[in-house]
Amino acid sequence: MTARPRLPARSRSPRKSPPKSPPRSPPSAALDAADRLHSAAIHLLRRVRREDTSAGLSAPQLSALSVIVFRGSLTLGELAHAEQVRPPTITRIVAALEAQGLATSTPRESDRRVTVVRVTPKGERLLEEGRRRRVAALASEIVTLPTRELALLERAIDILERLVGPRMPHPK
Amino acid sequence: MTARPRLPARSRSPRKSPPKSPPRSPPSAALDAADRLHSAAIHLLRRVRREDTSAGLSAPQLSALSVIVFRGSLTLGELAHAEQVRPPTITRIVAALEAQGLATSTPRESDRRVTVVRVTPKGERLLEEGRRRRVAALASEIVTLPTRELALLERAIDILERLVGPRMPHPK
DNA sequence: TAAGTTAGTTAGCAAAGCTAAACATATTGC
DNA sequence: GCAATATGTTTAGCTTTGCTAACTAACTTA
Repeated sequence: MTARPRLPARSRSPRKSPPKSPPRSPPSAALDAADRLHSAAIHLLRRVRREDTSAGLSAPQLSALSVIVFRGSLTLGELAHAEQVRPPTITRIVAALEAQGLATSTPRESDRRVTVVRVTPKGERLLEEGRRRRVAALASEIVTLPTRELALLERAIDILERLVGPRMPHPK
Repeated sequence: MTARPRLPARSRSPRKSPPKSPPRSPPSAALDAADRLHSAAIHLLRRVRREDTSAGLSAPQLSALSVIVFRGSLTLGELAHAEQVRPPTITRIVAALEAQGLATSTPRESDRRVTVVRVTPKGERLLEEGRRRRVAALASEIVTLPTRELALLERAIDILERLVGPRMPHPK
């Protein structure tokens, strides 16, 4: 029983159009979109996290590895910025990748304060395979979408990527 | 210096179309979309988490509260299912909401094993305000989108919502 | 060469997720 | 009517990710 008729439920809060009175509605549509997007992102990640276990790579690790591969090589600071996390966090993520032999980090010759991170062949291999396995469940659902919806979703993702990261060399 | 010309970078891994040789490309587009969506979701959440602090509600708490308000009242099990998390997790989230006076949970008369969760007036109030504040940063960026893109994004979100939850009272 | 700046690391904390095992309350079979 | 089983939630305890604050190492500058 997933959602029975249920009680009085006096509070049919507006998930979509707020039938409220508040005259203040500057970016109303944007707020609503942001809210739903936020919610969808939470659920999407929880969903993906479940199907996990395959590659042995956690979502943050996978994401970081993907950036490392994409950029070829970058410093910890750059990676932290790209991933939008604080230095301590990226230190730990990279340490985990290194421990698994997927990346290497070495001090830069010219300035030994900075640490340059690179992917290893093994990491590159695993990214190609693992990434796919990881999102397989999600992909298997996306694949059921009618062509038009898939196209629309793809365009929306382009927008999302622009919106959501300080990030990534807009792969166009 | 955010991304200088950088080194040789032999590994321009395919973030979009794999210029690879592998003839295997069953749901190639879907896999790619899933991958990018996954990545975007990670970044979106990290982004939102930062702007936090305002409402004092964490993302999971906010999400759960939103479902509680939407449904009027439900059991912990139903909420766990809607939120796609395990019972212990929802127990803790609801306990946090209760501690803040945003929700109540009481055993059901007819079957005291189940716990019925409801929102409090305070919770309802805070949801309306807090939710908005929370996603404000994201919304402020969405608001800069040209009308057409916003429309497109909205339609994509509809698709996403369908895709991503077993859940949610398909608000249609 | 001392003072300041910059890049990362260490320490320590909190939140969110999980599994396994324990409880508490129904329900059923005898 | 009571033992056995089933179901819904909680407790215990672990892991991962994220953060801030404080520290160290390495460069820069005066």
